[in-house]
Amino acid sequence: MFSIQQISDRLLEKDIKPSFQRIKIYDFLLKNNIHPNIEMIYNNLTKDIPTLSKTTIYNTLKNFEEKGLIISVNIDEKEIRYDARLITHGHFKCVKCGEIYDFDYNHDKLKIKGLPDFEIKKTDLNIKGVCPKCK
Amino acid sequence: MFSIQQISDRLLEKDIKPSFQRIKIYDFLLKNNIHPNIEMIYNNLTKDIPTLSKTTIYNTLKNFEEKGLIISVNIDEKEIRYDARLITHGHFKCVKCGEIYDFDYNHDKLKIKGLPDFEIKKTDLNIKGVCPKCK
DNA sequence: AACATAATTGTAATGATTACAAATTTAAAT
DNA sequence: ATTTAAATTTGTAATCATTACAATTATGTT
Ligand SMILES: [Mn+2]
Ligand SMILES: [Mn+2]
Ligand SMILES: [Zn+2]
Ligand SMILES: [Zn+2]
Repeated sequence: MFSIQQISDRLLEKDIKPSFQRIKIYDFLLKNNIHPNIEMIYNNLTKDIPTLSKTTIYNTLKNFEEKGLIISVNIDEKEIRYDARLITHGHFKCVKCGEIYDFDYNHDKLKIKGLPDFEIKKTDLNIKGVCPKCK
Repeated sequence: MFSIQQISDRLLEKDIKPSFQRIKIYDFLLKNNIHPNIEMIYNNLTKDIPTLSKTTIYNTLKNFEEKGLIISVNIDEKEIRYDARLITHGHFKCVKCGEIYDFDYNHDKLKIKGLPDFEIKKTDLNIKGVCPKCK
């Protein structure tokens, strides 16, 4: 899927030194498109890295986002979820099972009115509802 | 602006008994389109209602949202903001001053792809950036 | 090796939200 | 009007994600 070399290179592209923990965390995000929260990342990686600290995950993800390597998804009021998929897309959260789904939308046709002279840094389209599995 | 009678009626329309606290909280949201958090509401209303409890505000806002009287705005990772404006609109949060601005967009032209059989309950368009005042 | 710098870790603090039970208010019944 | 029941409000304690901070460990350089 993704070699350690590939992952290291992508980290370096964003001026992030490819430490063992950073590689593992980014690798997890790339391989699991589940928009995990800190807990999910921790529980999965702690098998391989028993010494891993949650603080490291928090710091790493903040660093990743600042450098533009990943995005944070704030569709959940309770916790921040993370996503390594950088192509513009929206997020759907099922209020029953809590799962977060990706979806595409016609972002190029989106017309924002009334924000002249506003500098836009991030646009999020978040939808809540019930997924087919839960209906 | 809004008479107590008008506010009571709108609460009753949504099957919410117009208690003194509920009227005051809804009145505050109607008169102050600032997307306040709990703290802002508490600090403002506690002048008039010294006995007001934050728990009441939490319960009331949850009740309001469930009944469809207001919406919650989750653009802020830290806290929930509240809005009595029910017309479809987006929210812009300035990352410098923290202020949240309303904006309109062509919601009717928005095409969601890849969510067949998903039941949509709430659509949020959230933008982050820097407002003119902070540039 | 000795030193400086960066990264990681563990623990404590923060702060918004929720749980819960007691107190108060409101409405209904007698 | 008094009593009773139900709804609402309140205060306090608990929860839980996130952050602050200092100590430890790893990495790189002379
Ligand atoms: Mn995604
Ligand atoms: Mn608004
Ligand atoms: Zn579901
Ligand atoms: Zn601003």
